[in-house]
Amino acid sequence: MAGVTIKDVAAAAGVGVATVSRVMSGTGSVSAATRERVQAVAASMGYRPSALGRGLKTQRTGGIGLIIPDAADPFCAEFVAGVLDTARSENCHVLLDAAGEDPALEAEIVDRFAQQRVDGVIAMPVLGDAAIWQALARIDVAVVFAGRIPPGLTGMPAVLADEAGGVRTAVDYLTGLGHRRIAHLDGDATLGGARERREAFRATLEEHGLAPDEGLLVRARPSADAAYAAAAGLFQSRPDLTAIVAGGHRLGEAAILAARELNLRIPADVSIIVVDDVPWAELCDPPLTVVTRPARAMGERACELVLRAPARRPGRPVVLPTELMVRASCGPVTPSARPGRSR
Amino acid sequence: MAGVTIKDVAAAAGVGVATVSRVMSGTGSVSAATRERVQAVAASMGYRPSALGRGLKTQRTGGIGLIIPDAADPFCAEFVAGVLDTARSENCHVLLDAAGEDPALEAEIVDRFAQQRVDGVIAMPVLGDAAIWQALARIDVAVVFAGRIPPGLTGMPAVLADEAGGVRTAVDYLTGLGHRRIAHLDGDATLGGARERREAFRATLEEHGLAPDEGLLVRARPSADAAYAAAAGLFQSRPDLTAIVAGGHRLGEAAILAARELNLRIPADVSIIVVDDVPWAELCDPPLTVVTRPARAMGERACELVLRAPARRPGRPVVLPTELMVRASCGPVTPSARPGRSR
DNA sequence: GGAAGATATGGAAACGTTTCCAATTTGGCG
DNA sequence: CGCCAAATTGGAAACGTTTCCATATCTTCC
Repeated sequence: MAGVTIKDVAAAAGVGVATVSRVMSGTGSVSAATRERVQAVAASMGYRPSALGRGLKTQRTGGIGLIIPDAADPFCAEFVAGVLDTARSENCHVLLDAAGEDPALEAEIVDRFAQQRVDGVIAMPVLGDAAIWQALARIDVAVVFAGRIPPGLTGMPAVLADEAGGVRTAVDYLTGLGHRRIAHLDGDATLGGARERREAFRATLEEHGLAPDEGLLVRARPSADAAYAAAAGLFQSRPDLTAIVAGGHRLGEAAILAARELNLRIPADVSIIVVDDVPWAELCDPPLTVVTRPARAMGERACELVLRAPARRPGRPVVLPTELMVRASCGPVTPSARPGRSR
Repeated sequence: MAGVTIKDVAAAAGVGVATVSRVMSGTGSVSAATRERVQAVAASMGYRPSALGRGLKTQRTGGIGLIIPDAADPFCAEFVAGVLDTARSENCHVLLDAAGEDPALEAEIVDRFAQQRVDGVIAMPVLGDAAIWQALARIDVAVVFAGRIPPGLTGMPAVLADEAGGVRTAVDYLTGLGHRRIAHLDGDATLGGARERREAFRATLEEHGLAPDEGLLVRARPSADAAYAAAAGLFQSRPDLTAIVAGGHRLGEAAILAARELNLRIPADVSIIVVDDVPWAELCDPPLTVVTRPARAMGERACELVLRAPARRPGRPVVLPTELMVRASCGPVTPSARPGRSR
C-alpha cells in the first residue's frame, strides 16, 4: 500500500495528472465537481504529495536549517521553540542540528543543509570561517544570524539581544546599591555576545567614574569545570569584590556554587546578577536577580527574517531588548565588608 | 552561480553523468584518474548533490522526523540533543517540530513529515488517535515512541524511562526516613508516564504496608498555574503530609514554591523528591533530591532504534534506568510535626 | 446561430539524481 | 596475435511533481 503517487490518483479519479496537481496545490482552475471527486479519491487512497518531487520541480522546499551550539542549553532550547512556532505558522519545516563549538562541524552541517536544498538557514554561529556563509548566500540560501555575527559579515541579517543594554542596566543597578568593586565573569568566545557585554561593562563603569579593574574582569571557557574554577579563583584572589555580573547561566551557576562553597552569603557578602534567562531563577536561594534575554522572541524574529530575507536586506541587525528582573540576589553593599577569605 | 548540477560537472570534466554520480556516491568502479579529475572539478564548481534528486530516485532521504511536546522543556531538550548526536554520527538529518498537547497538531506534523518522506519518526506522543501511527507504519516509515506509548500500540518499538523503578526507589527512600504520609503530585495525561508513576507509587506504598490515601494523590495539568494551585491546595488540605513525590519539573517547582510560600521548611517540615532531571537541582535551596531520567540516552537509543527498525521489530520497549540522586531536600520525619497550616 | 472569449482539462517536458544495460577499453593468456 | 573476462564508461529510463501549451467544452452576446 506504500507509495501512492499522483498518477495513481489521476487514474483512479479518471483525470489527468495535471488536474490532480491543480487540485492538491489549489492553483489553477478546476471545476467544483472534479475537485471534490479528486479530493475524495486522494483521501481514500491516503495520497500524500511527495515533497521531493515538488521540491525538485519548484526549486523550493519550504525547509529552513537551524544551527545552534547545544540543543540542551536552555537559551538555545527556548530559541528553537520560537523558531518552531513561527515556522509552523508559516508552513515550513525545520532541520535542526547542533555544532557545539566546532567550526568544522558547523561547516559540515551547513553543507548538509545546502544539499537538502533548504530555503534558508538560521544560525547561532561558532566564530569561524566567513566563507561558509558567503557560499550559502551565493547559492540563494537566505542566512540569518542569531545571538552573534561572525566577524566580517556585519552586513548580514541578524537578530541580537541587547547584551550591552542589559549589562548597562545591571551595572547601573549595582552602583545604585552602592557597589564599587564589581566583577565581570563571562565567556571567552562562546554563544551570546561576551565581547559586547565586556565592552558595555567597561563603558558603564567608566560612566560611573569607576576605573575598570583588570583583576575583576575574568573570562572563562563555558565548561562547568572551567566556569567553577574561574569563579572560585575570582573570589579567592579578590576578596574585596562586593558584586558579580555573570554572563551566561553556566558562569552564573558557577558563581553561586563557588560563593556558597566559600560560605559567602548572597546578597549580604556578595551580590550576583546573571545575564541569561534561567528558568529556575526563583527556585534559587536566594531568588536570582537576572537580566533576561528574549530567547523565544529572537527565534520568532529570526524565522520571520529568514523567510522574508530574499526580498529586503536589512543592513542593521534587529536588536531585541533585555530586561532586568530584580529578585533577591543583590543587596546594598554592607559596611561590615567581607571578613577576608575564610568563614 | 547558483544551481550547478551533475550535468554541469559532467560536461566540465568531460565525462558522462553516470560517472560523476559514481564518483560522488563512491559506488561502482571508476578509474583513479577519472575520480580525481571529477572530484577536483566538482569541488572547484562548488557542486553539492541535490538531496531532492537523490531522494526521489532512491526513495530514501536519510531524514528522521522528531516530534516532542515542547522544545523549551529541559527534558525534551536533552532528549533532542541525544537524538541529534546519534543522527549526526549516522549521517542523517533531523526534522524537528513540537506538538504541545494538541493531537490535531501532532497529526498535522506527522503528515508533513510523511510528505517530506522521512525514513523514520521518533515521537514523544500526545495521547491521541492510534491511526496516525499505523498509517505511518503502513507507508514504511519506521516509528519509535519515546517516554510513552499511545494506548493500543503496545507492540511498537519504544524507549521508556523506568518511571516505576524511579518512583519505587523514591518511596523506599522516604519510608526509610520514617515518612508515612507521602503525597504524590503528578500530571494527568502529559509527557512522561504519569500513569506508570502513579501505579508504582500505590504499589510501593502497599508493599510497605501503607494504605494509599486518596487525598494524598493529586493530579494536575502541567501548566505553571495549575501546578501551583494543585500544590498549594494539597498543602492546605492535608497539613499532615510529611513528604511529596512530584512527577515532572513543573510540579516539582510548584511544590517548592508553594511550600516556601506557606513557610514550610524543606526538609524539616516537608521532604520533597522530584522525578525529572532538573539541571538546577543543586542550585536550589536546599539542593534537591531527584530521580533523574536518562533523557539524553533515551534520545540516542531512540535514534538508533529508528534507523535499525526496519530490520527487527522489538516486541518489548527498551527501558532505561532512572537514578535517585540524594541531595538535601529530604530528611527524617521530625517528631515535632508541622504546626498546622499557618506559620 | 455562430464567433469570441472564458473555463476546464490533458499531454508532455522539465527538475537532478541513480542505476540498469550496453558498449568500449584494457589486460591476461593461450 | 587473437579471444575472453574484467574494468571502465556513457546513454537513457525512471523517480513524483509542476507548469506550459494546446485542446475541448461552455458561456454569452451580437
